[in-house]
Amino acid sequence: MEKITIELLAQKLNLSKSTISRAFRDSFDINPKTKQRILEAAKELDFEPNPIAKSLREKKTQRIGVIIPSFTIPFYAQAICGIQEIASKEGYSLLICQSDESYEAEMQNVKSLLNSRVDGIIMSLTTETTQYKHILQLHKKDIPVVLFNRVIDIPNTSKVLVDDYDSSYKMTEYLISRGYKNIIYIAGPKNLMLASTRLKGFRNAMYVGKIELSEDSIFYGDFSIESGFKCAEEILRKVKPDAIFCSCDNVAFGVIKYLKKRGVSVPGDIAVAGYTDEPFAALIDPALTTIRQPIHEIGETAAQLLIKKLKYPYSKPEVKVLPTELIIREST
Amino acid sequence: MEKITIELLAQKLNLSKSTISRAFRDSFDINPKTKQRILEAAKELDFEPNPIAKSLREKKTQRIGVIIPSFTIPFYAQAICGIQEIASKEGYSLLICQSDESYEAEMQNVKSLLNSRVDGIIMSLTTETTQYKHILQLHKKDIPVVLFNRVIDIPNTSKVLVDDYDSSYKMTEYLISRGYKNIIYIAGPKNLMLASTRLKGFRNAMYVGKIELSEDSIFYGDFSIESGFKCAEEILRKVKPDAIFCSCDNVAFGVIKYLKKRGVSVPGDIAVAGYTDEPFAALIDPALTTIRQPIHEIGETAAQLLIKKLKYPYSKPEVKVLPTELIIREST
DNA sequence: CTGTTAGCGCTTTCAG
DNA sequence: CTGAAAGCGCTAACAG
Repeated sequence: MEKITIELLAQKLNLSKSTISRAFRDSFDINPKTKQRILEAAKELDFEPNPIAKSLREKKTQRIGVIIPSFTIPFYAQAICGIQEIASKEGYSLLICQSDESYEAEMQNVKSLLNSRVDGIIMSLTTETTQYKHILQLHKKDIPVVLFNRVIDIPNTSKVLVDDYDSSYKMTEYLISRGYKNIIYIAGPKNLMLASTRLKGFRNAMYVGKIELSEDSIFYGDFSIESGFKCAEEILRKVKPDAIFCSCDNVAFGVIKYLKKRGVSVPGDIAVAGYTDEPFAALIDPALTTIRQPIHEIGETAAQLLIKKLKYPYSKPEVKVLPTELIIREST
Repeated sequence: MEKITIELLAQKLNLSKSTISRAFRDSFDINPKTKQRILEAAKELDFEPNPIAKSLREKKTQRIGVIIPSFTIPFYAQAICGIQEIASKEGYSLLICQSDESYEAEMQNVKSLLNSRVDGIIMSLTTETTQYKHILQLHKKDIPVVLFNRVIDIPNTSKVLVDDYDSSYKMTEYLISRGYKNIIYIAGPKNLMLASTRLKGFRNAMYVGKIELSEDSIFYGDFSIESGFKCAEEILRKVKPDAIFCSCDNVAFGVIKYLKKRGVSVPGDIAVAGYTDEPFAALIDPALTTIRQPIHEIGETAAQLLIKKLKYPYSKPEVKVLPTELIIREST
């Protein structure tokens, strides 16, 4: 099969390459009739300009790199859907990498995306990430970056967050209103902004609710089911709570799993609340009380922010905070 | 920052472009010392050859397209991990599309991957797909294709499957051995090979187990939780089973959800079995008896098959069948 | 409005 | 073993 190019099309239509090229861009510098003639011929021959050649010439790839901790965390699967939707609408394709919760891998990913010449990067950090040389390096190379969800405080960088303080506060307030007094909080990794913000929301709600809070009531985990399982074990060994507020659904799943194993009734003996509203939160028994984040929208927003920056390189970095919703189910 | 290219490096080292180029390929047509000198200088200057230019020249992109029904199906998230692992080890990057169970979108995806000049495509079909013009079109353009999991019978195409007949047979046999007599089967979409193969396994096991099987005992769903929910509703209206074997975990989740809602005890009144072993199968209450598929390995195998075909274009298409495992939990 | 020309950064003959 | 030159398919001045 003869490979068809702009040059060939030009010959067939007795025009020059440049004119053909113009027809395929938003150039108004072309006779509408000629343009139409070209577009029709192209459709007939099933021709589309070679994006590789275009990339080489323009030094733009129309490709966005995405770095997430893992595909298999449903939150990220959904977020990617949101990113994808906006990206493909705007003519960008996605190059997705997993950091697998390793800072090392995260840096490696940045490098490989850079080598793949992506136009910009959207990322959610690992639980290990505390430094941000790799992000600054991107700034220096003029590759726009948008951080979402798992974010650390890097100056001059766009971010998409949810209102973690508020939602954590709301949940705590709700738990208190249900009469729970001995509330344990399982916090996330200390390096992440979301973890400290959520913890702050919890603390303040306890303070306002006039419930004394000992530091022994705060445990730390990461975002895994196993971590929840282990925390629950530790909690039962040390204290006798009537409620456990986990700063992540997965952790809540792990906690419930352990409590069930030990024959502790949820919410009869101990209430459990989560954060994220993963798809399975509603399915599990008892259905999990949690905070719903607009996951899809988070992805969309991140993509929008990045593309905006790509189109207008001099626009200022933005921080978007999206609202959350308290979802009350059976576990509390 | 000065953009560094092969040309620049050549100047600095007082060599020609071609020599530099040679150093970065497997060319043995170069003095080892020169090569080393070049590689060192490159590392120092943080230079890597521009893959876009390389693609343009070689008409290869080192990119693999992947089309899956949805990111948010955990099965596919895991499969992609497997694909990714092999791909990146072999120097390929991934372009992932979702068909969202729409044949229309699937064809659109093929088109857009083609336009992105991927070297090959790995795909799992939608529940709607019955035709395969789009795949033949890929054959014609010499773009290798590997189908996995959801496959239809397309000649001359590599496929990665699990032993659906056998696993379905095993599960049915197991249910019979547990004393269940009135077993309902919820089959998958009729267009897919896996659905008919699984159904066949069920049928034969029932036959061998000497349990009479009426056509009213077979229901049809797709792969969604909702579909399971609806099927369960219909089943309870029509028949009084003691076990329901769902050809997909999601459907089983939906079934259990409905049964719980109606106060039917699982497995007390009705046993439920699934197929896939999604991560949540173990977490749900009661934990689901199911068939474990080597998901990660399925992805790896698909990628290996494709890359092999990419390296040796004249190699024959292959069909790989991977083994499964019966996982017995509480739901039966 | 259209054509000409000169590259983008790399690989690949073909000579030496 | 190394270099010179042509060209992959496209865009972007510049001239008309």
